[in-house]
Amino acid sequence: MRTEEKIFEAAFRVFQLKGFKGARMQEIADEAGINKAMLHYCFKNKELLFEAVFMNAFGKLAPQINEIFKSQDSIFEKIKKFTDSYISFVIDYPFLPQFIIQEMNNNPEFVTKFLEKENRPDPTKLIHQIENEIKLGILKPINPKQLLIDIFSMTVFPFAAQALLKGMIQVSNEEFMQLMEERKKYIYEQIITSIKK
Amino acid sequence: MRTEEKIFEAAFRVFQLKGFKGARMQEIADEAGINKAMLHYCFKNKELLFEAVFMNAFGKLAPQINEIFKSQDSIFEKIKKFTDSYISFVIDYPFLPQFIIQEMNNNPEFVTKFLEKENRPDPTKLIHQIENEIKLGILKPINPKQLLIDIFSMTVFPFAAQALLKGMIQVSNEEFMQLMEERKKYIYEQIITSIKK
DNA sequence: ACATTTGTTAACCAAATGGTTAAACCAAAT
DNA sequence: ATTTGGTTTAACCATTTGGTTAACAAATGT
Repeated sequence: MRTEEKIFEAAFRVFQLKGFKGARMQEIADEAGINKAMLHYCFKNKELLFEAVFMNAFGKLAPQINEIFKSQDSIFEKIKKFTDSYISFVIDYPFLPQFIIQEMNNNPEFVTKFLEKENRPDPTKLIHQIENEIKLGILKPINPKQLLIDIFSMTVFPFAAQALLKGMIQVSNEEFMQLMEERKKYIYEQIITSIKK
Repeated sequence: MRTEEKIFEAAFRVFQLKGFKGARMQEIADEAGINKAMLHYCFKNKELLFEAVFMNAFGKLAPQINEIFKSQDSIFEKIKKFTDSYISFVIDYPFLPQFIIQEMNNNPEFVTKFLEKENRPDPTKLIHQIENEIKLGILKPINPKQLLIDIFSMTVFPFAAQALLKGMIQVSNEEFMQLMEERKKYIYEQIITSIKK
């Protein structure tokens, strides 16, 4: 179904840029190069179209996150893999993080709705692992949740707050992406240094 | 002007929660306990009301940020003061960061508009200072911009991605705020450990 | 060949929404 | 007491917006 895809991709772009409330069905139709009625023919209504887009967006990110939560690697290895693969991925979808965060904040019910899914990112195993490696004396005694927050903060924030950051530290889009490229390795080194005993 | 304040505070709450596009003038009027026409009497239109709120919001945060950019302290001291005072402040306005980031992303023109102000946060001095302390051998050789991004990421992200984080690591609002309280000291220690030579 | 389902459109509709108007209210000045 | 100025409201208006309808075209099955 060619048309359905065109709509979906148009919706993906528009929703990502304008958010749910800001997006206009007409704009999505124009972007897809079809009549507005087609939107409702293919995707009942705005909510459902948005939900499809949002779940797809989250579905793209979840595997990246789950990797770090589920794999058998050591903490160090996990952090290395995560920062690298997450940033690599997000460089290709630079507006995904802010989109997901924004809509989660604006529609808190999404959070619960999403946590009901089976493959939801669940950090409990990782947290146990951290606690264990602390006991073993591999890591300094820190709050595992804080470390988790660190990892996400360092990787996700620059993309989520892109506009503000670019403006504040005065870098072009190219320089910014260059910084992010450099950041893959950088984050890993910083975090390891700060938690290794 | 009692009414004007009531409107402003109502708008502050509603805009923060729903964003510019999501906020309804009627809702702001209800929240302020006045007639919708009063909004337009006091603040011409939605854009102007929003701009007042947004600039005020940013105006509250800017001093916190400028402190770290302008003071004469050492890097270590700056980071300590910043994380502590920023988080303390934001605990009282937990939705400010996401609000500012969201609207900056949705209205990129705000960024340029804001960068024109005189008291805009300007990190060049801090960056020079970092470069200098690296030369002096106090800090490891790192990219100063990365360090800057780290500091913001670690402090701001948890608030900006509040809904997602709370859901993912499964903490109540109280536990979350407790984590943030703990985080004031934690961030400082982590960063120092990772950059001190 | 023909009927039926599927895809597509232009025109239309009702509700929501930002914004306006004209009248009422009310305190202070005259 | 009356005027006058700002303040407040109810009712109204124009536009936008999500959504529908009915007609039409294009496949698709028989």
